[in-house]
Amino acid sequence: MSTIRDVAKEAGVSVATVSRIINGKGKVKKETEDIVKAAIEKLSYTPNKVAQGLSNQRSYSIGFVVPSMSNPMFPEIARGVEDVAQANGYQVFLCNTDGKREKLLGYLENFKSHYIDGIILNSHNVHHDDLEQLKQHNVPVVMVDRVLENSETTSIMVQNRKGGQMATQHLVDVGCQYIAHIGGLEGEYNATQRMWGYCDIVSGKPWFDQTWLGRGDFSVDTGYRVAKELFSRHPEVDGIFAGNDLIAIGVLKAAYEWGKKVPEELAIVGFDGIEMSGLTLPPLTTIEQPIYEMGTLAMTELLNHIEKKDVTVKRYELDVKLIREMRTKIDL
Amino acid sequence: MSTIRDVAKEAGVSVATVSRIINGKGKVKKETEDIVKAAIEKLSYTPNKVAQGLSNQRSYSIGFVVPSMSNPMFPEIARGVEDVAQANGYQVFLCNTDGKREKLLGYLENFKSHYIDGIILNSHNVHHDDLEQLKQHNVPVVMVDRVLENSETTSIMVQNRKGGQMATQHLVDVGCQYIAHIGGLEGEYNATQRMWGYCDIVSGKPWFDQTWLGRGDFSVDTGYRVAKELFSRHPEVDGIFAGNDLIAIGVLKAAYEWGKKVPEELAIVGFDGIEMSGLTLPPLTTIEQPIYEMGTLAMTELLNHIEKKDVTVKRYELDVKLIREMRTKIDL
DNA sequence: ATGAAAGCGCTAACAC
DNA sequence: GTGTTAGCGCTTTCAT
Repeated sequence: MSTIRDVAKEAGVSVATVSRIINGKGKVKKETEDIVKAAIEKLSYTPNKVAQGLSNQRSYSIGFVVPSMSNPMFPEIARGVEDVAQANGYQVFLCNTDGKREKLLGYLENFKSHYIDGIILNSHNVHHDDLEQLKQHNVPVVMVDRVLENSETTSIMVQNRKGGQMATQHLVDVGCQYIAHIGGLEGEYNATQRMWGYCDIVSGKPWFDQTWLGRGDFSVDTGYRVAKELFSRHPEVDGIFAGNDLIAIGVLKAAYEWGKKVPEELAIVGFDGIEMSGLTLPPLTTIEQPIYEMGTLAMTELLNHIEKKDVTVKRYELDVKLIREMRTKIDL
Repeated sequence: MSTIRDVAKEAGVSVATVSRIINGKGKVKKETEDIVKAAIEKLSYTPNKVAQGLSNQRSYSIGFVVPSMSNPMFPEIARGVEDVAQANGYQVFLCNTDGKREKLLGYLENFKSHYIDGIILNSHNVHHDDLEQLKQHNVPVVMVDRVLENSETTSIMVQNRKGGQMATQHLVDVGCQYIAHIGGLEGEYNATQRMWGYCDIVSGKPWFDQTWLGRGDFSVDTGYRVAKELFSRHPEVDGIFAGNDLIAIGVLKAAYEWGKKVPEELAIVGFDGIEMSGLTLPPLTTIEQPIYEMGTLAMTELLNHIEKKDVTVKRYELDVKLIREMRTKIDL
């Protein structure tokens, strides 16, 4: 690896001049610029990022923290983040916390000692204190698919409540009489909003009470387990709004084993629109979120903060869309 | 952020002493060590990784290059890599090439200027020249789930050919008469080995010829598309060995639409054992690879090379296992 | 317009 | 045992 000094020597100028040319800062005579560029070419020189980082107190890299990789949502968001990052000369550290707060803390610590320029967060283990600390260290943060209420942090969300309503209303529209919901964990904003959306539609119904509400984490296993409980508690159930697609897949599996025909005897609506939800038999009706775009938007916003182009705190609520109707009223 | 100098001042010693203590090198009196540790504690000091990197010409981070994130194999391998990395104080740069050589080259370039300590590669875009260059730069490389033939690089593979044989033999065992194979791309070692495994079993059969062989990339779409072609070309097909689970899922979908009952009329065997393959209806029979372990092993080997504990080039061929038989001979 | 030199935070040879 | 100091490769004031 050749260094800036080698280039300077080769071109017969000082390192300062070379540095100016690399960074396009300061004035340099066109003539010397050409000479230097030729030298750079000749030595196939690339600036050392680590040294640049030390000098600039920044790294041109950002951290993207996700709670898991087994939900395909995250790889897809990550693609969005990376595409924008790469186009702007940034590297992405993809960090998987496996849902453990200690891992999150480890990453956060690591970020500091790496001059990380910014962080995109999606972890329910984040506390207000963490964000406060990050703010103190001047590290911009954007949350994606997750918010911490009352925190001054830009967040990229979708219309979870409206999505929940749409899903549930769709079940009503296709003729379901008894509609249950299997949602995510108690404290999670997304999960709760979606549940409220469900409640908005069914709370007036005479049959409705708490026993139509199931909860668990956003996993296939939850869907499978809770659906079975539900089938034995309420054999009359004929529609389920699942809090996400993984749950919906679990429900589908449970229905199959229970001998309930989908969608004829049991209609299911998921949430997310992950690729896998279209590959089941039958393909799942679901509320599609703009997953990839959430990633690109998050990174774009983060860049705005890092480069101080726009440091206002925003809360996005992106549109969602019902896709792949399994069944229409006509089928009945 | 406090620096090593701050700690030195606080403890009334020199920076060298602090450095020694941080790195556990050289001799220090137990007494001064305690004082320094107290100072470190008090200032909540963490060594600056960037500065360490510049000084040591290394970064304690490694790159893991994957061709895609939509095959759940990779997130799972990545988990294995990360767990071992983290346990040993290394950071992992997860890099997705999206199957594009230019992206791969970009990452490789980036690695150099980041003092990356080692690289785990899985990209069919890697050429011999790339490995040669890396070797010249003294960057250890381990390939996972992929090899470059005649290259002196440690690689972690599974028994692809044997797996192919097992899959195909299983189809024979459960009574299939006409067994097709839908495999991966021409140049891919894995795909080819699995295909040969298939050929090992069927090449003697009177009905067998090239028309029972389909190819495409390792995706659901390939499985779906090629299976349909196959159904119209050979309506008598009653067993398909898919080159990987994604293809198998595509086949399943095609079979469903074509009205072929699985597994009664068409038996399917996949390859990989990704979680998704167990969630289909019916769950797919498949050749399970130790995915997570491939990750841990790759990282362990890479560490051996980085830390020069063991620099011999090895070629692992891990065992595979047939799981989730859909159907047994008895069913017939 | 260009160069000299200090400094980013840390490590390691060398001196005591 | 411990301290001094010269780098690691780059950026950036401050001169010129």
